Formats: sequence, structure tokens, C-alpha cells
Amino acid sequence: MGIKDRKKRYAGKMRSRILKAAMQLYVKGGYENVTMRRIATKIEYSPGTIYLYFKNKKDIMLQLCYQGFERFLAHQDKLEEIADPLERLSAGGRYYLAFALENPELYELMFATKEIFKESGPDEEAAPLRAFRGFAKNVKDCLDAGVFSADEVETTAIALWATLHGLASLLIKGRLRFLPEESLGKVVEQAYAFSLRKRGE
Amino acid sequence: MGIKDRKKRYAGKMRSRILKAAMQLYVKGGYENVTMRRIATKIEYSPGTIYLYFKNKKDIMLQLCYQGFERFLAHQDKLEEIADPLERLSAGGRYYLAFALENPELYELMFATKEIFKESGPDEEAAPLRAFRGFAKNVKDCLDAGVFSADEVETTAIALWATLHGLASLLIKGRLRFLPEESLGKVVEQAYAFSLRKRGE
DNA sequence: TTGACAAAATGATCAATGTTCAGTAAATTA
DNA sequence: TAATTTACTGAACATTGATCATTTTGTCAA
Repeated sequence: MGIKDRKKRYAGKMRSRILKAAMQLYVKGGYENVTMRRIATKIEYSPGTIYLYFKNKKDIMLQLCYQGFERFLAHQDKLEEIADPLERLSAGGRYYLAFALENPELYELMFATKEIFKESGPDEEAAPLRAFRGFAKNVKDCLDAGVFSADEVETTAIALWATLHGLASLLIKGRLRFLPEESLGKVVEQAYAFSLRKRGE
Repeated sequence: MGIKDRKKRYAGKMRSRILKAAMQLYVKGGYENVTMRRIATKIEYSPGTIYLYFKNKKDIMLQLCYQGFERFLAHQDKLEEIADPLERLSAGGRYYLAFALENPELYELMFATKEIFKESGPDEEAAPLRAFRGFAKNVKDCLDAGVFSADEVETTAIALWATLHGLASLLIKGRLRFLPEESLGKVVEQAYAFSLRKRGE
């Protein structure tokens, strides 16, 4: 079995098959679980074949990262339906955290992996920037509507993004484990609300 | 005293020699630059010897992490000299970011490595918690002095910590590279000031 | 000083990793 | 069918963290 039967069964595109296998391995057990040999076994090719379609392992991980942004941006677009600016920004924060916690490995690849965008073209680097611009636009709407005050849109957007990213990262990396499990959700929610200058609730 | 003490001293020396070599390798080139063989070469022992003093590589990295907290806490204690609560909290933030940017690898180990505290005793896990408590105390002083208002100390402390950690992480991982180099420092400073509810300047 | 025991250190060895490349099989073209 | 191009293979390479039977060094009583 394996190599000989394969050609009859599959005829699709190699790249997406490789990426699919890599993604499965990745979400299951993180970076070190993605192995060229494991990918090869999954797609029933030899390890060397993968290098005909991808430059190296990092290249594969970069593509997975883009797939992550794909998903992220798709959901972010849906926020546009919310009319109230502050509610939209608030929902954006909730979604951001939910995405991070539901896809911790992918989140790390997207927002906390150092060398991932090193050798990528300017077009592809734009994915994270697009996400930020969307977020910053929501912040601007809030400022224009006067729901909270700040000097500058970009600075404010970065402050809020940093808070969200910090919360996501601390949660994922277990640095808030000293908090009682049951109050964790509430504390995180209130912490973001604090940065949003919301009061009471 | 006796032979036992001397042996303990010797073993201690061996451990610190290994850690020193590991730290040098780590700050130079990160996790993958720390290699049992490279450590062995540096201390002029064979690779197997290291395993007489440390369980495995992760154990060594954990100890480096504690050394990081050592340094971090020592500096944090100096903040006590600042009388004004808001100024103290503000300086704490500046120091936090400076530490993170000057020791990016170490910072990652301390605040953004997932499995590092997995198999450590409760005593040793306390280091990060101690750092947080110190930070939270400064926040409490601010609330008591009424320099800014918030519902709850712990939530506020977490919100501010998350902002700092988020800024540090985004900076280190190059996710703010779209900002012009020269304005980066100012934007980050203002972003933290925003979370601190400072206005103008 | 010697001999016997214990502690410390060695380094060959293992399995697994990413990557390469000479060679083979399959597909396409002439 | 023959020649050529493309697709794929899998053994091999250099490194990695880790192990363990051997060997070296240290200790102490006789």
C-alpha cells in the first residue's frame, strides 16, 4: 500500500495536501509535532517530495500562518454588522480573545513567532497589518463618536491591541494560573473593559 | 566540615558553571543555540556529565528562567524608593519594557514559554507570582491615593500588566515593525500612558 | 603505601530531526 | 517506439537530546 495505491486515490494539488496534513499535525501538538517525515507519512509521499513544493519547514509554517489570518480576517469582517462603535470594539475584543484561546498554536504563529515574516514579500506581510487596520478603524469610530477620549487613533489602537494580545498570551502561556479558574473569564473581561474605560456593567 | 559539604560546594560550582555556559549560549542565540554538546565544550566536560547535574535541557532552561526573575525582582525592589505612587507605577512600566527589550530571550523564557513551570514545585513557581504581587502593590497604592479610579486592584493590575506584556511581546516579535522606527519609542510610551489614564504630558 | 570501594566523568551509541541529491519511475513529446 | 522531461524516491548527512557500560579519579581503612 501506500505509495503505489496513492496515485489512483488522490489527484489533487500537492501543496494544499501538504498544508492540510501540516495543519492537522500542528493544531494537535504544536510546532515540534510537525515533522517532515510525519507530513510525508500522512500524504503517503516520501519526505524528499515535500521539498519540491515548499522551500523548507519554515515556509510551510508561514503558509499555515496565512491560513490563520484568513480565518481571523473573515470573522473580523463580520463585526461590521454591529452599528454601535463601542459595542463593535468590545465584540472585537471578545472575538480576538476567543480566537486566541481556541487556536493557541495558530495564534502564536500569527502574533508571537519571531522569524516567520523574515523572508516574505511585502504583499504577504500585509495580512497582519490588514488585521490591525481593521481594528484601528473601529477605534477611530469610537473616538469620532466620542465614546471615549484619547489623543491619537493609532496610539490608542496599539494600546488596546497590546492589552488584548497581552491577555491572550498570558492566558495561553499559563501565567494567570494563579487566579481561581472560575473567576478567570470575568477577570479577563473586566481587564479589557478597564482599558476600554468602561465602568460598572 | 566535612567532605560532604565540600562535595556539595563542588556540585554547586559545577551546576553554576553549566548554567553560566548555558546562559551565555542562550542570550547569544536563543533556545536552539543552547546545546548540550556546546555547553559541554564550553565547560570542557563531556556531554554526558551535564546529566549528572541536571535532569535534562528543560531543567537547565528552567534554572535560567529563575535567574532572570532574580535579576528582574532585584531591580523591581529599587522602585520602592520612589515615593509618588503613580510615578512609581510609571517607572515600573518603563523598567518592565526596558528589561524585556534588553533581554528578549530571557523575557520569553520568563513570561512566554508554555511548559517551563510544568514540573516545578510550588516554591519555585512563586517567582513570577512575587513579581506580580510587587506590581499589584504599586497599583494598590495608586488606587488608594486616588490617582486613578478602578473597581478592583487585581483586575486593574492584570489589565496594566497585560498591556505591558503585550507591548513587550509585540515589539520583540516584530509585530509593530510597520510603525516608523523613530516614533516607536514614543508610541509605546504613550500607549502605556493611555492605559494608565494619563493625559497630555 | 596498598588495595578496595565509591564517586565522577567519559564517549560511543541511540533514535529522531531537517535537508539534500544521485538515481529511478512515470509522463510527455517526437 | 524512442527520447526527453518531470515527478518522486529513499538512502545518506549533519545535528539534536539523551543513555549507559566503561573507565578514570578520589577516598579511606588496613
